[in-house]
Amino acid sequence: MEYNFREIEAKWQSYWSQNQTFKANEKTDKPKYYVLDMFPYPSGAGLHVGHPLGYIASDIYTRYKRHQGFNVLHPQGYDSFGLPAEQYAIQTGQHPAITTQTNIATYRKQLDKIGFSFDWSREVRTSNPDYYKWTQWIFIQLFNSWYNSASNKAEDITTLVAIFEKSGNEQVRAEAEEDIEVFSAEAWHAFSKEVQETILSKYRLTYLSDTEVNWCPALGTVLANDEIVNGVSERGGHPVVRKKMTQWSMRISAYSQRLLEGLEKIDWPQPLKDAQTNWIGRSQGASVVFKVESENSQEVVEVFTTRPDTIFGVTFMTLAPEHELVSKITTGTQKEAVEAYIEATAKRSERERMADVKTISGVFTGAYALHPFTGEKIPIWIGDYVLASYGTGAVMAVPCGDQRDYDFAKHFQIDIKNIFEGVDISEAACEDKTAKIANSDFLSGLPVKKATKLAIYKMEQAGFGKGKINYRLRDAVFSRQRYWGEPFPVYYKDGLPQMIAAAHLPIVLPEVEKYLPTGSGEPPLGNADAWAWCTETNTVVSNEKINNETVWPMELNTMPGWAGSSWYFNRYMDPTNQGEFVSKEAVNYWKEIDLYIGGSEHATGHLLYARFWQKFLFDKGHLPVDEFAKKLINQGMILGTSAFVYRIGEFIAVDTQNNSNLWRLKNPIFVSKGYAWDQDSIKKALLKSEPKNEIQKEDYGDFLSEIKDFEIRIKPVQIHADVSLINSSDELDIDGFRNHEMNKDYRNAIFIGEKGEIVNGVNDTYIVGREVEKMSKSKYNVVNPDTICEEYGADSLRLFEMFLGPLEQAKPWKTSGISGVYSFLKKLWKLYHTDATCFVSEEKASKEELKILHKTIKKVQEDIENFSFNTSVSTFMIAVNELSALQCNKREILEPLLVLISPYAPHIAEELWNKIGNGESIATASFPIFDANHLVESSKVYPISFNGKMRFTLELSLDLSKEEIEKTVLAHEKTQTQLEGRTPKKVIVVPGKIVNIVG
RNA sequence: GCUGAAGUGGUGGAAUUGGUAGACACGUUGGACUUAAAAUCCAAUGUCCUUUGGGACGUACGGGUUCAAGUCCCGUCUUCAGUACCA
Repeated sequence: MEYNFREIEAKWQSYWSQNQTFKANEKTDKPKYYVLDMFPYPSGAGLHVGHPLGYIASDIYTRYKRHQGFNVLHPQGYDSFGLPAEQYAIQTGQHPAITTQTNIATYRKQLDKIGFSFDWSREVRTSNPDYYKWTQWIFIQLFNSWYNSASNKAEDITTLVAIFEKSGNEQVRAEAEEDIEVFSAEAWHAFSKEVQETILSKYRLTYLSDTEVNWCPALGTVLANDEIVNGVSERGGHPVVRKKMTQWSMRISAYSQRLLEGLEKIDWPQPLKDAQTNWIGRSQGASVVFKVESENSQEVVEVFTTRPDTIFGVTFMTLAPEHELVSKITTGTQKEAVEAYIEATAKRSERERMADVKTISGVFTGAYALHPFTGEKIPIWIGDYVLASYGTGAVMAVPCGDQRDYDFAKHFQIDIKNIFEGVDISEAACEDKTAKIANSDFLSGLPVKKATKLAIYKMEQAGFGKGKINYRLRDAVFSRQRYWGEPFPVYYKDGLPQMIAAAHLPIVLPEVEKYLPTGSGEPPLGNADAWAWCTETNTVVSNEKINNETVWPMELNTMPGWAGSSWYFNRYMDPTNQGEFVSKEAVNYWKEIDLYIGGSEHATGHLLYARFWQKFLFDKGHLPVDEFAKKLINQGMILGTSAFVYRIGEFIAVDTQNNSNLWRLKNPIFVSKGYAWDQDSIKKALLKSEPKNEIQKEDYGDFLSEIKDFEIRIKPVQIHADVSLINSSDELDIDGFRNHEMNKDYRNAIFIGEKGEIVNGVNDTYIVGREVEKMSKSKYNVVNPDTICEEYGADSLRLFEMFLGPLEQAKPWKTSGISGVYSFLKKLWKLYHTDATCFVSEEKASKEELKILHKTIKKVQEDIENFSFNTSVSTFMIAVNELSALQCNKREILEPLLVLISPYAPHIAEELWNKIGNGESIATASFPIFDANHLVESSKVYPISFNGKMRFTLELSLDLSKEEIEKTVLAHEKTQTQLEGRTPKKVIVVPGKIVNIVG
């Protein structure tokens, strides 16, 4: 009987779904385990083979854990709000809900074909009102909370108001805005409602503020930094401008320290932790206040420095051009120059400014600050190397200790004062942290650490500075001028935001005529006819009824993509709960994700925001743990092979030392007179001055052989070619093609003719080269899992994706390799069949057979626990090859073998399991137990090496002692041949491992 | 620049605590079966030298530690990813 994967896979997929085989249930004695994939955004393009990689890995682990006796929660859902559906809606008028629905259906169909063991009864969709009701609810909780530094957690805003009413804000320690003025209880009571609300918003964990944003007029929305490439929008290439807008922000900065500390207790990849650590950017130092020299004003410049110990080295100060003080302190004579400079820098985009690090620019304001210790006059400059968005937007410049200050000082001929003992600073600043401080009054002679401590102490005593920890992490902008997102549960009363009570949620996204901004530039929700809040009926009503007494305008922005994904993992625990976002009971049972698998591109986005919300909800007593995922694994990207078409003949040799502007290819190919060469061969030929016949030195000019380091580049005439189109030719298989005329390194090159036709052989005009890059529709290098399932089956796809290489690593996809795992499955199938029928014998297994089984159990179990899925696939292959050679058909061996394989290839495992007489699904079987007794050996084939080099092997009994082994080996004739009569100096014997003879 | 990861055959990749480098596959070559193809099976396959037996070299490069190094240490180079004037 044939291995008919189509029939088998369809059969078991419907069996699992009908029997709800993978439904998780809290009512059990089994220990819990929660495995989660980052849920997908259902794009119109559907899945490509890169997407399921992580899902396959997590599915294997899930199935393994079930075999181990765990109650496993393994759900899946969709991150279904987002820009692509909205863009599509703008172009076609199709409602994004419909597009989303269609895309989800496609995704589900594709996912089902691969045989995942998801508990679909728990599916969530972020765009579903039943779901985003709770996203809105969490937003309200954040609005109604502040961060109390004294208790080190978020608390209800009412506790803050109570303190204000009783004693004002002098005693309050909070993670809040920095510029809050001190007021008494009396003052608080005297404030108007508006003023009170303005003050409270400086404490709330989500708040409205005027934020400078990247505004893209053509798209009518704010863009995140990573959505902008070279100053234009990534999508469409439209210009982007800086613009101030009133936006909701999330006070994630309040959690900086805890987000940092939390990393220590979670098992996440180090690179990812490092990325978050850098993103949070904690730096310890001091804030120092410098008085501005002035007759009548009291202006001060506050700076942050990590090196307060270098305070006596300050010879000037630099402010960011945007610093608010600039206009106030600039003197009359310098006014013109300063204004011109500010105008010039404003014209340059932030990108340009960042890209151009080398150009030093700045201008003197004419004003001076006074050194807080010496009272010396310090010139105040402005310069764009100082960023307005970091620290205070001003620095105390210590040119002898900071290279940027040093360069600036040299450029403008400002004094450089050396405060380091015995260090030469004529060429560069001294950034060595072991240098002793000198020339610095009371700090002289001290090492950095002590000097820093003392400097801070003195500053605090004198009252112009204090120790401070600064974080790079900024509050996150939470408003988007888009349609397809969660609406805010907010209306505006007298200009002040009001939360709609939780009882009235969800606030459902209104229908609009068009999905673009309104004529007056309001977000798309401005197009809705019914988008006003009636406080009498507590319902959304028509805009016409707005009377500013009982009916009020609602918020027009929507929430960003990361809102829904910041807590979805908790919803899976209790997905249909109408009264709570998750019940206490469910969350106390499942607690957190035990294993989370997804891409590393979310390091500083989703994974940081989700940790923030988790900590917040934990603080408020809604969750039992403050980290949402114990262990996280980043699966590597599967890359596609793109075809590029190059014009041949147009090549150039480039001296790589001096050139970087020309087009650049990773694997340039050179073709001449019917031969294809890679650049290494050309280099070798030319540099050795031994050009082979086919290459004529004069073709390239003599200069080539003189340049030591050069590249040969071919100008591309077309960027991406559609591989499938090239593939469609029956004559050629890209992977298998070989032109005997060519250098064998380029067997993969194929050629296409002038009209685009494929030419078997070398064509004078074009050559197709290949490069490995990200899989994407626009690059014509996408491989669809459906076609793989159709042709080889889901089990083959699953095995192959794992077989490609280590899970975490990026790896190129090559469909041709799948035949290996496919024929493995056929071999496996054959192992359970005698002639045409499935048959297992009840005979006792031989020692040899048991050994094969148990070494396989051991290896596979270790591999799964180490997430080394690629190596267990080869272990299966070895086992099946060996058992086939023995013609093993014993149940004692073949039955446990199926359980080992079932996490990887569940369909074939179910089918054979069933055929050899098991009624229940293999998912309920327990994992075979490894018995070391079966692996006990009586002898070992020793490698015998001489001076560390293996020369021959010798089988010896493991009972032999060291001395006996040494004697036997030395007596061996081959040993004598190797020694050639010499006496060995030393013989190393490691019993059970190796023998090494030093001679 | 900084941070992190990684450099092993024609290709993807194996190699426990240092102990037979290249497992398992792909591809390629030769063979069997077949009218033919597909499928399947068998054999060979790191490079170089050698009539055979066999030998020399080999894990980016240069050193070092060790009886023994892909693995440990020092230095250099390259690639990829993230981040970027962070005071």
